[in-house]
Amino acid sequence: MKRNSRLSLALHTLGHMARDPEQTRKSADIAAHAGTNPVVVRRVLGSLREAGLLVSESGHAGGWRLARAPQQITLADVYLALDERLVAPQADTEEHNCSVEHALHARVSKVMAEVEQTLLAKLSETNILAIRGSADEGMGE
Amino acid sequence: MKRNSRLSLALHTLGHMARDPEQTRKSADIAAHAGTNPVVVRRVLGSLREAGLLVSESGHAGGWRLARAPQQITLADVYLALDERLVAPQADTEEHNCSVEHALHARVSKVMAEVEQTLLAKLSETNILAIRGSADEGMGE
DNA sequence: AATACGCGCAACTGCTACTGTTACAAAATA
DNA sequence: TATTTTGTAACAGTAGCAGTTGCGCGTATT
Repeated sequence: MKRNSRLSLALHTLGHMARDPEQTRKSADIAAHAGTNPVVVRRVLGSLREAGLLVSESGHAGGWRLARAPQQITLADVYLALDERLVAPQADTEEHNCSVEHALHARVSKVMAEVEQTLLAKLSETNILAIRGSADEGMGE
Repeated sequence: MKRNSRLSLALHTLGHMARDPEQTRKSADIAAHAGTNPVVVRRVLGSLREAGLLVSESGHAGGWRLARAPQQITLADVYLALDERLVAPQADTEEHNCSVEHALHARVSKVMAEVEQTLLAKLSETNILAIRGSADEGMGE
């Protein structure tokens, strides 16, 4: 994967957390399960913490935990927390030299904005309990 | 831009072509107008030719032309011709080791497929006449 | 036939973004 | 105090893409 690796890692981890919200997990264990590096895990989960989805603690009994009930965390929350946007939107500081560019930008950005809203609406319909799987394996649960 | 540069170049060029479908344009002129390189133009427009949207000819009076009426070329045609996909979809040859990954992939890919369809539907509603601008400037028209 | 013109294509060079890795400081606990 | 775990900065490796150069091929002009 390329663009979705952060999102995948985040959702995968949240899926496991949704099973056992009380358990505190350390980044090393999460990384081992996901086949990546603890620092990468901290980077990604750090974004989720900034968005208020997770809490982290240092020290002996430290690690990562859900900041609220799994029912109250949707896929849209995660998507927004990671700043993933389908259409690279923001600061469109480009000069539109000719009228074709004007018309083009107007049409395309309108469509993209609508699609982005559609995506967010669909992602909002699913919370992370829905992706917690069923069997009992993984990360010591 | 990053991911949209090919799409922008393609649509920009088609917008101009929609104004004067008879005129044949050479890649050097198109590149000069778009602020890029003739080879880049040929690469991008080459994809549109493979999709049957454009024709190109060598030699003295050679260059690029629309393969059919501008009313019959929609933004969706261009999007598909360039193989742009919102969700990197195709060969999903990844091992889904745990049930969370299963559930996650199922949910996310379903949402993404639906959004992709939404996008294509919206893009299909606009043909390249709509992005041809209005004023008379650019590329010698 | 010879020449000029424009596309087709391959190869190479930066540039950018991202993941992975190492190293170290800060916080919390035994 | 010593240990554990996060937080963060710095750097290497990788992949994708735009840009560039060079050359071959087809086509129109002369």
